[in-house]
Amino acid sequence: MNSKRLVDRSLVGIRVSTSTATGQAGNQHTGDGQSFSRTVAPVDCGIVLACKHDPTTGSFLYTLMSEEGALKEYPREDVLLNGINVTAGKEKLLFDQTTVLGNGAADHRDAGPPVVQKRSPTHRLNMNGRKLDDQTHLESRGMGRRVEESKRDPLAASADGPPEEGYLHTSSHIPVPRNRKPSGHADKEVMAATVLTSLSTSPLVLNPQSGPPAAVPEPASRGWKECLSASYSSSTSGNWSWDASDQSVPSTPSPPLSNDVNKGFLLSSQGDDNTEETETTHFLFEDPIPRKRKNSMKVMFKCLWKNCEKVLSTSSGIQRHIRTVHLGRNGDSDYSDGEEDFYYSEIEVNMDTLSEGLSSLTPTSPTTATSPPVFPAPEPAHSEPAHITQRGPLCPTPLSQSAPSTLCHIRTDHAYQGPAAQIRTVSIGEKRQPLQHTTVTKSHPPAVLASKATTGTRKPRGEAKKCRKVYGMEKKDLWCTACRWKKACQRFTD
DNA sequence: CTTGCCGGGAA
DNA sequence: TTCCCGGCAAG
Repeated sequence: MNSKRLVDRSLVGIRVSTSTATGQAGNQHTGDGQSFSRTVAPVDCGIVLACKHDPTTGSFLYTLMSEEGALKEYPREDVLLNGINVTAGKEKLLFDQTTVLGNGAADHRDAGPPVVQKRSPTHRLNMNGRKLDDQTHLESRGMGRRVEESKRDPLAASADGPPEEGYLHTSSHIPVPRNRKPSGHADKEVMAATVLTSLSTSPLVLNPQSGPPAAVPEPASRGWKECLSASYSSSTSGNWSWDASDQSVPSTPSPPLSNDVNKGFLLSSQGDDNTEETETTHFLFEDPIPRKRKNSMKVMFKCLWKNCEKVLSTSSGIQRHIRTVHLGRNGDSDYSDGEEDFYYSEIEVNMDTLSEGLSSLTPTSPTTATSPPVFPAPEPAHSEPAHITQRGPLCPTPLSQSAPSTLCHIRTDHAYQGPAAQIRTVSIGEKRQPLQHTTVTKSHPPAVLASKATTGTRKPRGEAKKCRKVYGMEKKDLWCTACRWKKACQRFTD
């Protein structure tokens, strides 16, 4: 049960960049801090939606949402915060968060006593990260996090100055790790890391009275200890991946992926959880503003269990889901030791921008829940009604236009296959442009009809003007070859 | 009637 | 293959 700790949400909600470059900023700890300042060129940017641990590879996968709302997964090593690999940065965080964050990012706000843990790393990181777009900013907190809290402007919340009391008092109970007896440097590391990881969700630790990371409040859940010891050895190796599978932690089960569990999950996820799923679907796609937030932001709870991308609208729902489906606890028991908290992530979603992306994220279909590529590029065609219903109204919106490639994928490979000689005179080009456009945009429905009709005799006459009409007989040399040969026009297809 | 293009044939 | 055209069917 303790491998549930292998979920890192400390970066959730933070804007990061990524580098696809391999081997540059891996989680190899050089031991001299060198890795901390290593930077790589950011390639892509996005907000961390979630992080999940893949026990099979032993690595973390961060789910990033790009500006366009597209969801992608990146290995932890590829995630850069201010150009710094988060893996490295995190290690540094263990020792001196403030210093670290200023490091590389050259952030001024980190002047001040090297006191750590006064606020959530999430917020801290926000400070150093690029400006968070309020529209797309996602936050993640543990269960019990309140809506009120999430209403706060994330930037304001992370602004300089004393820790926000309001912020601190808003969150409710989160189990906090017991202060494990330090048995060495590395142990502290782990401890600190653990705390940091939980900071974004653990308001108790945010409290200034909590002191430095090592002085974590006592009331701990057993899982913490287990996790700490479990991750100890991997941490000593300098690998801050909380890797449960690669070494040293045979005793740590990897609940997310035992086959049995998986099977059980798949079954149950389609069975007892159907209600919740429909609820989710409904919530996502039909009710635009149930928990109204500025900019139609919505708080969702996403299950981080491997291969389970379940997203529910309520924390209780997701807890129940985790408890029953993943933890195998009695479904009707309300007992919760809070462990479920580690299995889900609260995500804030701008429904306008994200709905499409989340549709792929929402495991409303068995395929989605089963297939490892958790966030495949949304593939518009054939989907279940849920997708269709939400896609329909969405496509015409300006937002979706901003990301046509993922949201409303309109065929762009139109059949303008005429010979290269097409670009001849400007006048003709101008003439052709609008026509082409029309052809493209309405190419799909007729195509479907056409395929149907082809089975019959003749292909129904296309609506688009063909070369003959466009250029006229007098410019027959401008026609596409097909037209010239009295064949189906290749230039202006339907 | 015009237009698109299938089917078939010639080069 | 490439090119051409008779002829059909849709509009």
